[in-house]
Amino acid sequence: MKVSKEKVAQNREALVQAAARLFRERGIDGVGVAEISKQAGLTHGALYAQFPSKEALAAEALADGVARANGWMTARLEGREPTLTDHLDAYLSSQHRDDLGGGCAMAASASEVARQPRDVSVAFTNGFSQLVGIIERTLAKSGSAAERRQRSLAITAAMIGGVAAARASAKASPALSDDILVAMRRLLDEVGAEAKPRAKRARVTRR
Amino acid sequence: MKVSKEKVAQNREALVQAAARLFRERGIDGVGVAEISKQAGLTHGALYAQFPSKEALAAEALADGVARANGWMTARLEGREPTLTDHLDAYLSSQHRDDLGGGCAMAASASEVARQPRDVSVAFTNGFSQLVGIIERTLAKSGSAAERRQRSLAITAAMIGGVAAARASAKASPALSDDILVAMRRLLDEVGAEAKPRAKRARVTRR
DNA sequence: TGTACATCAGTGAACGCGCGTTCACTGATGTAC
DNA sequence: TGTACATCAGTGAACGCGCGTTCACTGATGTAC
Repeated sequence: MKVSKEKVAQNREALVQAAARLFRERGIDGVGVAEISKQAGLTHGALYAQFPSKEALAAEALADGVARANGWMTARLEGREPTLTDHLDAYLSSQHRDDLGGGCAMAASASEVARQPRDVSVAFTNGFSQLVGIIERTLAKSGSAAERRQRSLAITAAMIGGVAAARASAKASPALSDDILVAMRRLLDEVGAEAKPRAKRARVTRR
Repeated sequence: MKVSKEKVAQNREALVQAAARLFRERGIDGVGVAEISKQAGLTHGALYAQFPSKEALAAEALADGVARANGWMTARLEGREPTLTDHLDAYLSSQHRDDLGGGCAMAASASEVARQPRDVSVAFTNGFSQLVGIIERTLAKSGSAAERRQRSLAITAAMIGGVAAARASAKASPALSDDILVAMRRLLDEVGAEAKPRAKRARVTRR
């Protein structure tokens, strides 16, 4: 039966949300359209009324998942200006590592995206650039803009790599997994502090 | 028919090699046992004479792929002692990024391994620890052993993240992808130089 | 060394299953008059 | 405002297909005598 415009929008949103979470948890190839539709309270036919293919849904789900994670990074500390350390503590936390379904879509899917079609890569790239901007805003305004961007690019990719490596080693060695998170937090903290003009780099004592 | 011991070992090796390459190129869920067997010059039944399941083959293929990549990192410069810069230039190169099938299995599969069973995670962890050791050997002997290990852990995860992020963005924005590699190479180079005792950190001019 | 035979890697047909996608149909919505 | 009807999101059966795995069988290898 036909359905109100409002309901249509709700259903589409439910499909995207369900897909985003399931793709993060089990990978794009690891979940079927039947399960996504079911979790959104619909049948698979409804999915094809909204999206031309599973791949199109994947692109939209990744875009949504990435925007949501980035929004959380910035909204979390409303009021005060977030520092790089704030972002590192949140992103490179064991909570984030252990929350595959609820966490950043880039960390959950980085190596998979390389094998997906262009539009999925576009969604990744947009989210990545956005996170680079968030990191860049926390760096002191020393050096040229190009240097700051370059540094932010590397820090962002390192954050993603830190979470991905911590997750990949978690089942085999929880201790190594924790160590990776701690080591990456400390390294990037130093790197960020370094960007500050002439400030004597403090010995980082964070656990 | 029965087959000589030598031939059995050859066939097993061919299966592992074919699986390792295909898994890197298309993901574990993206390739079937039929194609792996065919590429090894066998039928899928032969695969099950050697391995109890596709998953067991995946674990062995990852272990092999990781060991091979690490071997290449060290063997490449036989004779002289490799520096951190040598490793960074090789690992964070556009050639490595563009050679999904032939490159490092950890960069190709990092985010996928998180969803695989324990034995796959074990293979990742072994390879990761090995690469950490390779990196650690290039760092100056300043600071405590624990500090050097921590730094190597972070550098290794960052290298993997750099290649994974560069690959994920390559289809959408080749320029961004290149920038990520350059930025990560420069950042980690600085980080490595820093570890040297009291040496004034040189401005890094590598392209 | 020569012969008889047990072993077992490899073959290829077959298994049930879930995949992504299509399609005839339904019926409440939203529009035209 | 009330009525007639076109629209189209959603349903659920059906499609062909390739998946991972099993199994009866083959026949050269390697062993026991």
